[in-house]
Amino acid sequence: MKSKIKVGIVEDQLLFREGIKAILINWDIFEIVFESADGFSVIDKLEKLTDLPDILMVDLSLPPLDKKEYSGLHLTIALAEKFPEIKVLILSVHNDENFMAELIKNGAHGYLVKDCNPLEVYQAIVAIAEKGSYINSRVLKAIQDSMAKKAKPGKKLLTYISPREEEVLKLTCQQFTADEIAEKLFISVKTVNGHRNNLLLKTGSRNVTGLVTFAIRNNIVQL
Amino acid sequence: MKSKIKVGIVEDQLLFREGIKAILINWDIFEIVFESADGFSVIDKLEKLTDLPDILMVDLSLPPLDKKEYSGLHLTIALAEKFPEIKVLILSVHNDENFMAELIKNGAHGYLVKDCNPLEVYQAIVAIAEKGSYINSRVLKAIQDSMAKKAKPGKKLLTYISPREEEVLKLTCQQFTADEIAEKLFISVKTVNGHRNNLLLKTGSRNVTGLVTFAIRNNIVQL
DNA sequence: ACACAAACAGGTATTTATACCTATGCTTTG
DNA sequence: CAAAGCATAGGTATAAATACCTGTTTGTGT
Repeated sequence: MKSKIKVGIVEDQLLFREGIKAILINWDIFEIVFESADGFSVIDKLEKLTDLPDILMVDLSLPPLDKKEYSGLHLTIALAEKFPEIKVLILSVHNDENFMAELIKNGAHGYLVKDCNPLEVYQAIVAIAEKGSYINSRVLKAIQDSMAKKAKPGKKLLTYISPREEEVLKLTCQQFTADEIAEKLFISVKTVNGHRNNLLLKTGSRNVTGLVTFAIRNNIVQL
Repeated sequence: MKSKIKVGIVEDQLLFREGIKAILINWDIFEIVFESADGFSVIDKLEKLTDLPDILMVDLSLPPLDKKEYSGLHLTIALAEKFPEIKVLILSVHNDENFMAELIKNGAHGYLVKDCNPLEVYQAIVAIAEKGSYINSRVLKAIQDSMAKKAKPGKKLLTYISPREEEVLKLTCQQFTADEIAEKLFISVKTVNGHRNNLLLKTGSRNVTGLVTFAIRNNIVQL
């Protein structure tokens, strides 16, 4: 008999975490060796662990602790660096195509939307354990689309939001005008508008309302 | 021995639904007699059911089917009318105080935030079954605050968004300008701006970004 | 029948946001 | 070193949103 697949779960919503555990228990090939309610402490906790998980299921929309940035994407990047042997399976409520590709590019081995069924969870984990990755057709398409965008030389591709742009975006979502943001960041209004224009381009939005939904979707701001 | 508490679950995310079921199974006083992935069909399904649930757990953020409006709030109102004997326990990811009060006012018997722990789920269901309601301190405070707002005579209270305002709000969130909304709704731009002004007042927002977050928070639009 | 709120429409004025440009100093990366 | 992206700042225009008003019609509830 093969040894069990060691699974870790990083998910802030306790109810959901318990739910996943309860589902995984149905198959006795899984063993839950690690749990965390936030992304912030995961690396530290893993370093103290002797029995590392083979696969870590990570919620994309982890809440930020204090002012620290620690979304599922940040954690994925950190894991790829410090624990490359651990495979990352992303769990997300959203269905953002750009973000799927972004995550896979940054070291995630699979992407599951939270409205999938338990069987798909099973399949995803087994596929990652055996073949190293689980890419369903939807995610595959997202990656291809993302590639296609980059292939086009003319169109400025979304290299994703720069730190400064993210600051402007956050303040914009908090109902601050460009003038107020300029004051807060000690920069010119022109610069703020420049950042906003770049944001509109990068996110493909027409106006600030698009920026707000983008920010919420991608967990740049929390509700 | 007392008879089991019959529980129904209305939740679109299968994984979460399975999770809740898995948790409830831990206590043998619960019996799951009903399940639905959408709010739209719940009333119909219940009418065909002989063994009605005592308590229905309803996800607040149910996705709308087609153009039909069927959020947790709509379902709660419909249930209160057609099946007043079924107690409604709301499950929500958000923590919006106004919405809590609104739901309780419209017939919900309890409100649980999704990041609560399994024990609280147990307590909530048992409390509703035995005492008819489960109001924790946070929800209680929300109701009190909501009451307090209404007590103030001067301040225009949020009588909540009128249907037309909601239409304008939705289109605004979809990045349409006032002109475009006017065209779509066959009304004057002036009227659209009037609705927008009212929305700003009612929601206490400074600009459209505030409207978008309000709409998302209150599930008027989905992500 | 009256009060009230919603939906509608209009006006004026100001403030913000957006669309296009250019341009420079500074990193990072190939 | 060259190329690229970032952050900065500026200009010129127009489009859009917001802050104030006034008013009519219609339907609903008391």
